[in-house]
Amino acid sequence: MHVQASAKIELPSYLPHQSPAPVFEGPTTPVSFFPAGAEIYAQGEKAGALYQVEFGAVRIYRLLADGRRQISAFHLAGETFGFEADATHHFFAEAISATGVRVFRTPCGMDMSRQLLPLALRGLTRAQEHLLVLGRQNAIERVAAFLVEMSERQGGLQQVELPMSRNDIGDYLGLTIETVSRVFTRLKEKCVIRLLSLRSIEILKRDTLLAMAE
Amino acid sequence: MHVQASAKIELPSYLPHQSPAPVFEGPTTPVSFFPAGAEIYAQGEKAGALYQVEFGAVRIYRLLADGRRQISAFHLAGETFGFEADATHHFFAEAISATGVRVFRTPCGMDMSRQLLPLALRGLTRAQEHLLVLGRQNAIERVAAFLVEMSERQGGLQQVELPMSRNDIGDYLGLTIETVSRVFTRLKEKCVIRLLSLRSIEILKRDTLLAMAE
DNA sequence: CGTATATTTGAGGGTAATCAACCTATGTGG
DNA sequence: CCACATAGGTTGATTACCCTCAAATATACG
Repeated sequence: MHVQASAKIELPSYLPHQSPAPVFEGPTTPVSFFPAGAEIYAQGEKAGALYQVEFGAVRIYRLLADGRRQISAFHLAGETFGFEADATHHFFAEAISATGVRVFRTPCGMDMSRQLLPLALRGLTRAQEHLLVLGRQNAIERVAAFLVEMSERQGGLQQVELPMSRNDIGDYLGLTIETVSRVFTRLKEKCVIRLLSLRSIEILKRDTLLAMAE
Repeated sequence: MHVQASAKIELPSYLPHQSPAPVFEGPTTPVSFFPAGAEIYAQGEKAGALYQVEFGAVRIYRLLADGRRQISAFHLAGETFGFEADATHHFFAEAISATGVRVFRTPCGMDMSRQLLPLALRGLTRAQEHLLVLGRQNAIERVAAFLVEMSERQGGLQQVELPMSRNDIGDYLGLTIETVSRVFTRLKEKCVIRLLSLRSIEILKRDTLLAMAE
């Protein structure tokens, strides 16, 4: 549900000047269904296909030998994921909730660069911005940044749906679930947010939240 | 000095099957020189050009309002940087030491997707792997991972040149310079590394270092 | 050789992790 | 409909790691 501003977005000259939100054409691929927690692909597997979220949500993550997990990205409805620099997946992809995914197996020899580059660049920017959060922000700032990000990705509405668990949020922000929970409590106490349910929050003071996220 | 394995690298079908290390053709652009610390571009500036490091090294970073800095990437000789998802730079780029940079202003209308996608994907993978370091690894693991990364990017040799200061390393790893310095000392005490000079280390126990980096 | 900068080392404190207990939703079967 | 089980979430006490502040040492440079 990525709201694309209707205003023209200026692009660097090396990008193709066409539809900014590429839609993959060709014979309509059937939508694969993944129940909550199901693996879409695993690290080390052969890569090649592209995936577009139809509904639900996906987490992309990596594991350390001792089980520590870092979620590098969440993908919501409409977003594309699965591209890799070589023929091997370097990350795991799992359905967070019941999720429908359209799988595109690009025919060999077909060049998808024009469609993929903008997506790859957006992913790169997002990852680099996330580096700032993980490297230099404290717990409150991280959670605030996360809530702002999720809100903006859902159209900037007051009410934000969080399809992922506190555990997922922690592993995305480099925090433990206890710390995430404590920060949520503090934000509630300060009346910055309100919990409609466990997975649904309302932003009461957007400005404060933005200031917290720096 | 990125050593490209001569063995064929398998690529996903959506990537163009041609030279894996794209070289930009056309009229040879002159090399711009930047002394140590000079700004190559700033956040908020208009983007559009591409940059290839001829010699020296470059840091890409972002700042928080209070001055905290996160370096998202270092670029060494031979590497390309500067591409953005839209017409604005989201990061700063500075020369670390005396640096030569070839600037490519792609003619308007020209589509560089085929050449850029592999670079963007490699950058994306690198950024995502760095997220794991910042989100889930402790100080020793971070420094070990950094040294391994720098070693591999310089051909896997024992001797590794570190063109950047401790400050830069800290801002890349999400640590303070004091912590970086202390970890270096500990690694020296354990005879895992040896300092040939401040900016040049020798890896004595690669296996131990790899194990530390997980 | 002297100054400025970078790095190392030391002492103390704060933030978030860890360990542990409790609470709350959700779902199942009686 | 309620009792219960279970997973997910919250709260509390303590600890550990890294940051901050401060000083000493090493290195680079005019």
